[in-house]
Amino acid sequence: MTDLATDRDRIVAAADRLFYARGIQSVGMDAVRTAAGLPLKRLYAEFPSKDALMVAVLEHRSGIWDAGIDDAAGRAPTARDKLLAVYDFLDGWFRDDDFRGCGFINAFGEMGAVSPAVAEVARAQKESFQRYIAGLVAELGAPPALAAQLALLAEGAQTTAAISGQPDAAAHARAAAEVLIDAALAAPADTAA
Amino acid sequence: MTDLATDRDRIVAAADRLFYARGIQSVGMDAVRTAAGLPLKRLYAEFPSKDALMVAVLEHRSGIWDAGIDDAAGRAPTARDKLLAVYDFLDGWFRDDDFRGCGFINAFGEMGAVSPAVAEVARAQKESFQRYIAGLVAELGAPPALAAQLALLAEGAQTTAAISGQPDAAAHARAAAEVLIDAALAAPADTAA
DNA sequence: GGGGAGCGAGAACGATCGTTCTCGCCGATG
DNA sequence: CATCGGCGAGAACGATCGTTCTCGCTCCCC
Repeated sequence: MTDLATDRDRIVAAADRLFYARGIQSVGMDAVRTAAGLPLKRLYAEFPSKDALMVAVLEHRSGIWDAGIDDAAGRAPTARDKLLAVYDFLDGWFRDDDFRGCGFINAFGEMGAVSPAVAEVARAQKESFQRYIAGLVAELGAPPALAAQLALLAEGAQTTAAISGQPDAAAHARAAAEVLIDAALAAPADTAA
Repeated sequence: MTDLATDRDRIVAAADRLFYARGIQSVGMDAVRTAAGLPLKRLYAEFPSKDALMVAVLEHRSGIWDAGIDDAAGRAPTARDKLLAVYDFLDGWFRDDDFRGCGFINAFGEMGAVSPAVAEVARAQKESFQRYIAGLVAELGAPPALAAQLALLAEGAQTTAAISGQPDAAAHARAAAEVLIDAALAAPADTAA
């Protein structure tokens, strides 16, 4: 049973690396098998189809993201610092050599129209992130619209860092977030049309 | 010659529709041929490979984007209004029934690691957009960092509207942009560490 | 020790991909 | 009117995809 879980993990980890690095459709199941070092039969015993493997990979990646965010926020004392820690977390990630954008955005763009399951996992991950930000914004006593704005900055930073190759997108997002947070706290009650 | 140009345009338009709607690798050259209503031979006479067609499609899409932005900005009197018009333009786009995110982000995520040509066209388009924003920001007399921040909001709005399916991402981005612009104009000369 | 169940390794299958080739028709030219 | 070049339509090709099947070994139970 532990062996099965280990095999499963090895498959997911190998597929995640390959899918993220090359895109999903560019990676054949044979490449996943080779990278995982397991017979194809076991791979299909764990995942009935490539679609199921894609979903498992994205869910695994979602867990890694959550852990990274939680870890970064854990070292920050206040809600405001926790919010800003998100951008510091992004900054470190953007500087990874194999950074290639947000895996969920990439997967959605490639497979979203063709695989409803993939689209749904991506949507759920983005919603979960927005909820996380919204919680901190509420804790801060700022209006909910701020959460949507801060999330936009994080999303934009990911695509900009990926395509333009500028890791300082995280610093720009962080600076903008500071301004938005301060402005929201200064005038907490109204939204301009 | 005009006929050749027309055929080329029909191919690019058909491929653009299909690639954007379903993703690039999910669309075969045969589907493009059928949609364009042309023999496969002529398709390959115009574009030596699918990679070349992808590049042409993205360049075509880049022209459409530029025209849309220019049109929206043209109806705005001041630099500030032109900057905000970008988000109004996005708002209208997000409400299209067939909106499925930024074609360049999608193409980059799917093909960027596998086709350097696609990655380069996507990068060039994002750079061109950043330059456009930077020009308006300079005209406004605000520090250059504001341009990067405003671009992040636009990018983030596109992915959020696509994945979460919330067209109001444009309105959130616009509201945040107003705050950032006003703050930048109030204190134009320094950047916090 | 013998037999059978289970698993590793990889061949095989049908489908589909990007790309090329063949065939048959058409209009222009001497 | 006969001939020939060029183009439309689609078959064909090799490669590769996701998925399944076969073979042969090994390990466990009686």
